[in-house]
Amino acid sequence: MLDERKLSVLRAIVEDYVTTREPVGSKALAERHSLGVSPATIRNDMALLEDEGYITQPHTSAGRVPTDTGYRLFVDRLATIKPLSAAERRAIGTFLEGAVDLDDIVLRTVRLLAQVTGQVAVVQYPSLTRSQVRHVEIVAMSPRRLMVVVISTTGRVEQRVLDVAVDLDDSTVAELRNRINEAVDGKLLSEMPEAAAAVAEAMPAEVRPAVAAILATMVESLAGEGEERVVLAGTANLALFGTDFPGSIQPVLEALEEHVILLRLLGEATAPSQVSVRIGHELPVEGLSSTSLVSSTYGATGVGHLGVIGPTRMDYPGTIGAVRAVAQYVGRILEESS
Amino acid sequence: MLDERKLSVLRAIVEDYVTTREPVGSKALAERHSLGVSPATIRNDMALLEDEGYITQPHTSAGRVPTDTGYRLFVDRLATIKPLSAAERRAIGTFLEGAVDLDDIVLRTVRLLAQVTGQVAVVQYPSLTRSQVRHVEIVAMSPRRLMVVVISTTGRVEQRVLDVAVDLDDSTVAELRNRINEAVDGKLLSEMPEAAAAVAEAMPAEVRPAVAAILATMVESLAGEGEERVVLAGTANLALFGTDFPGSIQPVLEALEEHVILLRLLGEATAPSQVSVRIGHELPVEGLSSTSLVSSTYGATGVGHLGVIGPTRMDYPGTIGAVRAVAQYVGRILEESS
DNA sequence: CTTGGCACTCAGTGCCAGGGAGTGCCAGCA
DNA sequence: TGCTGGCACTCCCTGGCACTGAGTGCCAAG
Repeated sequence: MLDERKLSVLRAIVEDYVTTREPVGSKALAERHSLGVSPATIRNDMALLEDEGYITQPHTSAGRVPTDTGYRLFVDRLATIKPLSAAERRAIGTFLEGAVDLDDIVLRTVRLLAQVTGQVAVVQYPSLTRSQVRHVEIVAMSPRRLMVVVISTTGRVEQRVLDVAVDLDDSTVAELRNRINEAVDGKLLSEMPEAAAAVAEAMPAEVRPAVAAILATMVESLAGEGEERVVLAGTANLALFGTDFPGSIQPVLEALEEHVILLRLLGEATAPSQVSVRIGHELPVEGLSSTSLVSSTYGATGVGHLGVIGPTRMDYPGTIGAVRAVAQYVGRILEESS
Repeated sequence: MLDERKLSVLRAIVEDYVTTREPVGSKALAERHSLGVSPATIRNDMALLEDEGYITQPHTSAGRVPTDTGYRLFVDRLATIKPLSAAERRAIGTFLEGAVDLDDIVLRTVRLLAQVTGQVAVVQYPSLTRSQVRHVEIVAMSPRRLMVVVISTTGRVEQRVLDVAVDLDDSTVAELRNRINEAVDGKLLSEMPEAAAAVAEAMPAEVRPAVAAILATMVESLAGEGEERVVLAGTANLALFGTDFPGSIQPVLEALEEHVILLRLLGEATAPSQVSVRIGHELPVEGLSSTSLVSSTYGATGVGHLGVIGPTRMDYPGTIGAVRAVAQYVGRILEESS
């Protein structure tokens, strides 16, 4: 149905439209690309591509513009991902090396990504549920009030204060701390429930219910969804693409403020450790229907997600390359610092 | 120099311009406001107001528009702050009551403020340096690695892990913890340096240098500037005012991403527990030269700042009223929950 | 000091014609 | 069957032009 040449035409249309920002016509296409055929032939191909829904024309006497499905085909079958230049890679490396703690790593990453791609960057903090536990600290602040602090290998530190129904003396707390650390050290946080249950079993009967309650609260509050965080950068870049959005960038900005939604979108990305691209209406969010999301997991265990949001008319090969490279570097940095 | 009527004319110009978004002329002014004089007289007054720099005309045959100094005069001498309606106050109250923890309070506050004013809201987390210390916890994670956790009365919890040069046994740590808590309980974090010094004095000589070092690091890292945080909401509202900004909202968005700058601006506000207004070029930030910042401290000890950023052509009376009201409510909520 | 009158300026609008880019269709050719 | 050149057609965009209306500054009179 679509022979080689028609695909080349589609590729050429996408590439030209991305760079010129203007509907591209048959003549210009024949000139700029060496397709070996005349404009008239290209016109025929374009008519067919339009029938198939890959391109469309804004008005009768204008050139063609790719549709969402056109971009999809381009990304899936036509694009060859641009690897970053050596200089770019070096710049990324040195920029990220300088980070002093986790907050700094995330901040630097998101700014870097925004700057490299010239679009809006989104970085999720390393997810606790996929992190390994490095250390658990339990402190009795008063007889019935405990503070639990969990430190992950990615450097995140989370604490909770919780009240318990029975008095726990210092030695019990100390024992609990030791047992918990022994049980969970190096485990994923998502494996903590079982480990916690085993710990509760081993404790003296009279405190067992209390201990179980503590552990339950702890696991639940630490592994809960509420703990996921994202950071944005480069929203100002949206204003530069103002003309790419029908009407206004207002709905886009609104959607970006809903971090919960962003987290969901990032989480929906398909294959781990591979760059996922979601184009226009493929994103199940009203305000983002004229944007695309290029995202990836990072870290060995897919501990977090990062990505870039921009107009559907974006430089997919370049963006994919950048996202992939940054994700790799961040993963490496996180491992080194753990 | 400026008699009563000229001031009334200025007030009328500001009010009309804010609502209509269009340069206002002498005739329209005479019709819409009962100034008791003819358009010709108003024209004379306007010419004078223009000489004095309070208003300006975009082009020869257009109406007048207030300048930054015009708004300044309006805010200082002409505006009567709109108190919020009873219904609005109730809505604010109930919306904020539902918050479960500090993060939630801040998030709700910033969204509320953005929604009520229809502009960009900025809320600073309660500053640690102005918070009182509720509890300090020191935990030996390993012989030479301590974790210090400080909990403030505003509900903020901050922790640091630090390495020390000498081994500290458990009893020393316990003693240190007790002494520190005794010394700093209820004090402002900014008063901690002296308290810490006293504690160090009282410790056994052999650990004194180590203890002093610990305390210094602790105070410094907790009270450092890096710990201040701000949260934004309503950036999408900027797009609605797109026409108010010369060229693009891009520089504004850029400035808003620099949280350090926002913190500085909030901190520069003059009188505590009073609403501060900074108009256009009064803000020492390039990108914000066509915006105004209406801000206030909140909490009894002025523990944090919050504010609203919008185009210089904003409804100052309404915005000031909203900021004041929200600041009061947040202060109250924080006290209740402490 | 205020007022009405008057001439002047100038942004904004509607209209129209011309240019240009692009398309679809068709007939001819390999 | 598929490619090509030619041709008529569509429609956006631009620039010129006249017109309108809001608004101003100035002046002479009350």
